[in-house]
Amino acid sequence: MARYPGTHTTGRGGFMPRTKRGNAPSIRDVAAVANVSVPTMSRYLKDPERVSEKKREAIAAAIEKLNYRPNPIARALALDMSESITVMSADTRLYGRTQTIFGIERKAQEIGYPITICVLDPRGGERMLSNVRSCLDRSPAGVILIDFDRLTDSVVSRIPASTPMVIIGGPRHERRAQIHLCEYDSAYAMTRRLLELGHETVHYVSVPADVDARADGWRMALSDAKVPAPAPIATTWDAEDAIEIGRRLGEDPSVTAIFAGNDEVAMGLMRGLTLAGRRVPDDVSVAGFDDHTLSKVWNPPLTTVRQRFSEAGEHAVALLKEQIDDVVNDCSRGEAWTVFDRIAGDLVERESTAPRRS
Amino acid sequence: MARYPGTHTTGRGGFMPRTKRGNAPSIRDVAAVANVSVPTMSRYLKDPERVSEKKREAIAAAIEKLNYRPNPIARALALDMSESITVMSADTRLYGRTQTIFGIERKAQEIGYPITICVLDPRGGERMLSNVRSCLDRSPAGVILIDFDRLTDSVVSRIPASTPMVIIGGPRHERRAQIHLCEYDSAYAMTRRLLELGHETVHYVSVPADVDARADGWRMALSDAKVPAPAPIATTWDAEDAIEIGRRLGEDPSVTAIFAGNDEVAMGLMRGLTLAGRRVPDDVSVAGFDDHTLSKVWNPPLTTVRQRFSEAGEHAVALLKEQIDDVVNDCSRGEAWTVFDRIAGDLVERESTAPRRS
DNA sequence: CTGAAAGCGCTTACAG
DNA sequence: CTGAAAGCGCTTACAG
Repeated sequence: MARYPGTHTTGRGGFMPRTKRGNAPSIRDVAAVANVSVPTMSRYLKDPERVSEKKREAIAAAIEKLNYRPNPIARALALDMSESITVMSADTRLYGRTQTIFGIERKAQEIGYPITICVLDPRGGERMLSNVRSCLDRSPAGVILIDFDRLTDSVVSRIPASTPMVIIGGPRHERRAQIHLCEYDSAYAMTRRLLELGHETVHYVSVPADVDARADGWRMALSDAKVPAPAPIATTWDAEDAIEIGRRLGEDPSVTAIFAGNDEVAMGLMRGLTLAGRRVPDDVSVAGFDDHTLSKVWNPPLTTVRQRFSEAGEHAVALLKEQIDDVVNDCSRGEAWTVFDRIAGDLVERESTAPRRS
Repeated sequence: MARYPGTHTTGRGGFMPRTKRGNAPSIRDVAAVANVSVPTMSRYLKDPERVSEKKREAIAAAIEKLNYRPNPIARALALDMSESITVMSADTRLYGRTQTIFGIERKAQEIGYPITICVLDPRGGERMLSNVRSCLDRSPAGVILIDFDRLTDSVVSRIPASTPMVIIGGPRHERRAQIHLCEYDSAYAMTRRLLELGHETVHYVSVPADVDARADGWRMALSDAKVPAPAPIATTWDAEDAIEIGRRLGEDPSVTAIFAGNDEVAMGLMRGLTLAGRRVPDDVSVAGFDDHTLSKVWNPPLTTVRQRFSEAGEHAVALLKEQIDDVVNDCSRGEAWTVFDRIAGDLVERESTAPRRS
């Protein structure tokens, strides 16, 4: 039933195609119809200019007639590089990642590269690396690493320097292309703003991360203002867990300003504060981070720092494409790929923060 | 610099590898070390039992020694089927889709299939189909279609019946594997529940969808209760747009119960209601749909119907895998793939709904 | 500008 | 059980 030697020359009629390509025309079929050789076809596909006008027309007609579409898999095998981008990320449900991936998808579609998702096993270690390896085995044209929780080091070192790659977020890597979200700066600014509103200090509730630039910005702003920093409170990615934290914080009348590691946590905190009988922002100000889609809809609307995730995703693809074109053209490999582009967030003050009640 | 004929037999030393595979060992290299033929290697890879014990050991040792990993691209070319799953979906940022994709990712990883995302162009038509085509050109082992806004028909008809596929959501398709989310039933139940709470009618705010099973369930529940149905109000996927709708609804003292097409819209409505000076649930009850991660954190926590998106995603992969195994084993192609599995949602009553104030 | 040849790394009848 | 051969659909030197 399946294909066997000779099958295609004798007309691959047979049964139903086993897969989508099935009996789609091959480059050889088109070459025959256009009366040119296969290599000429190949040249035409890569750059029509390399073929004489006459053949060009014949080929175009044949392609049209047979509705030919080159087989990307065969191409990938010959080139040892498939025309696709793989995105490596941990849990894709988290807001920032979803948005970033969306931006990547949009731009990738624009340049005609499909994207494949390589989920980094949250348990890390060997399991995560085996994921990475198996994605690399597919020879993607390039990889985009979303590194919002800094599991990067072990992954980055697995990716050959010759492989186009861009990292979004994470600690700085030498000789790699990277997009920096300036979280430290934003956190610093938000904290300072809260201080300006008259709050004596601001409490920080942190989201899981090995290295937390947001916490660092907060701490530094406090330190610069000569305000002692309360111990940061750690929570999970699950907003529900922040409710209890909010409630406890609400029981302490001295806390009047809380800065959360992300908007979802901020929302959980606000719920907890409400349960503790405290009003936002009258009794306590709450600020988040990210500008989640629902932040402006929250009750009250949440003050936060807007992160340009999807823009970062789009930019990552653009950067990656440059590198890919470089390797395709065999030029400047690896050398000039050191990039560190900033995509800064900005403060958006809504109604969840207010001057300290005197 | 690049590969040229003979390169691999003469030792492909040369420069840096151009891509990740670069100078990875091929099946031929391993065969040489193990002192067996390439076909024997191939047989071993597919099913070690088909090879004599002696060779089996030699091969295992050689694989280990060279750290050999088969090239999935070459395999895909030979088999005209790549070991990967492509997921087709419109805007992946929307809650249900993100969750579903997460489930797919988790299960796909378990069975060792990478997933590639094919974003369906929201503008539909030819643009969308060209996306589909180019994904199909990659010969995925199977496809999962997330059809939460019913753009399905034109896509489904493009996918050969011989291609393993499972559809999640959407209107029923003959002779296809499909997972049904029972939204009609859930919407019916929610509406009836609201009526039981004493509300004279329930208003419906609908999310964009060509065919809206949720609206149908709502309408039928009203009709069965002999309650006239108010005109449904259409909104967008953007929760912010629901604020204004909530405000307007809030100005009408006769509305005491609102059912939203999804949780995010419900949240927007609640915000609008608040702005209109109405309290939830004291003045008006609001129910959503989906059980968004933030629903239980909302102020007040949102009554909704919990949808098992990630479970649906996982089940889809399981169903797909069965089909894939069928085609790999050349059996029962296409015939027995008619499946219609239900994954029902369930009502979760939280604090945003209450008996009508007498 | 163009074609014949060889190669990419696998798989699958076929004939021992 | 196993190897030699041919094939999957492309690409790229090489030599006109």
